[in-house]
Amino acid sequence: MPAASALRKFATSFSDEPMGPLSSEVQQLGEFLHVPVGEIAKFHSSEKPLIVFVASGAVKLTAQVGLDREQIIAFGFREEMIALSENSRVPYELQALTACKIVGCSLAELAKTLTKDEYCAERLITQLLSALEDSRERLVLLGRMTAQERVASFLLDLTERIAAIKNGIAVIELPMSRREIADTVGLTIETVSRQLSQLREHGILQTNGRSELVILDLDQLRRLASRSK
Amino acid sequence: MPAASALRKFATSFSDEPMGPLSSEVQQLGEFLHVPVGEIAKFHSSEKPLIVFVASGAVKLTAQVGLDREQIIAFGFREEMIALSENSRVPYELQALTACKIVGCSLAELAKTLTKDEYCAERLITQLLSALEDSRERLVLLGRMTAQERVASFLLDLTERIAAIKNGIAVIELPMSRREIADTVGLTIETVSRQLSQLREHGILQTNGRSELVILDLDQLRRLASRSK
DNA sequence: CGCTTTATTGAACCTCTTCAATAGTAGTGG
DNA sequence: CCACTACTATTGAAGAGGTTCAATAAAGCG
Repeated sequence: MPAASALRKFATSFSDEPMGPLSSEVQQLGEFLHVPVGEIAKFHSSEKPLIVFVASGAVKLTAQVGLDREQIIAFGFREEMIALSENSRVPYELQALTACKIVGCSLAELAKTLTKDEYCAERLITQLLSALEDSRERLVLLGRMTAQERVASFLLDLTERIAAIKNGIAVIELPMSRREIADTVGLTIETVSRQLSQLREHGILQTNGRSELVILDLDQLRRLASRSK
Repeated sequence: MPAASALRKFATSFSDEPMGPLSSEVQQLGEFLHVPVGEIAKFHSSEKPLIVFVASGAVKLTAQVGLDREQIIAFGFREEMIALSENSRVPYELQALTACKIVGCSLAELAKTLTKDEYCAERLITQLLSALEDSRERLVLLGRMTAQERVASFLLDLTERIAAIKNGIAVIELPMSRREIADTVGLTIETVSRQLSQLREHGILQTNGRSELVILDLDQLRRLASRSK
């Protein structure tokens, strides 16, 4: 059964195991899309996708609230999965931060194989739980953290997910604007900017241009992220 | 297969279908607990539960952050399910707001039957998605709403979930304190109190004692909940 | 190289918090 | 059943953190 083995491969990436370049098999499992920068991902299948695998590039999942305000729900970076949830009052959008390749897989597609493959079933659940966990951690951030803690936490998260380690120090190539950072941590771009400046002044990080961040003092950053008062 | 049919019954409550009094079958499926007011639910099974069904009473799921600050992640009321997520940095607690009966079911227990019962599989996923959706909607609330919008949204949510309709108007018997409301919507108890007073002054609701709320103008409340500026 | 967009910085303002005092509620024992 | 007590909620005034508005600086792009 080729489909099942493809799903298994697909499922491998549900959790922490690394996955190589996207195989043609995996591409066939769900709907494959190539999304240019700034574009909103539109899947054409009858059923909306439940899980999206980001093969390359970066995407943001946003909730449109009111006319001008948007809240970023989650980011999906290279080789990460992002869970959608379509039965909602708020309209969601999946938008490309950089040109990216993504695969969307619907609940129906997944459920079919779910009953046949216990491994896949657990992986899918693991993935949903991980999305749930992410979201709940962000509740704490948005509900109970100061601006400094928010920005520090955000940077730590990015460090773990997309930082390149050069000569022992973490370098982050930001795929998002200040506005998008602000919309993620529930602040204004001005406050985000001020917090970054402060971190720069304290020698915790360096900036090159608007998108390169060099984290100089990771320990200090961790300290700021959790309890500063 | 009695276990599978019990799970099916259990699973029925995953979504929107109503479920009668807790059958003995369902009790056997997971670990059954009777938790007194204020106590923290402690399951004794080797595997931590993934899904908890609240047969009666009300519980809160909290994340402990720092020494004094707590963030309420979710409430579980009578006949609702609440999804846990244990693989986390933050310590979570499930605490009884009122004396309650709950059933905890672990991933392993669920996964076993998952492969055998497609219906159950979809239900479980639906439940996890619903928890995810809840959490994401609260991200918007905490990230982008004013105090007034937060309190109004909170009350609307409660109205849909636990309000008793008496003579055409909604009456809410609050199972939580002002502190718990504050910890849910990311405000202080003082601000929550002030917002309630304001709603009272505007004739939108009435209060009797500290726990009874009578919603007089639901439309107005809805208006305040989404876009007030 | 100039133009547009995005980011940074400054100052005034506002919302929510903090601190403090009062009022109300519920629980206990006489 | 009422008084006493402890806790919870409400209200007020001052303060702080973050927002808003405005101006400047820096990046990126044609």
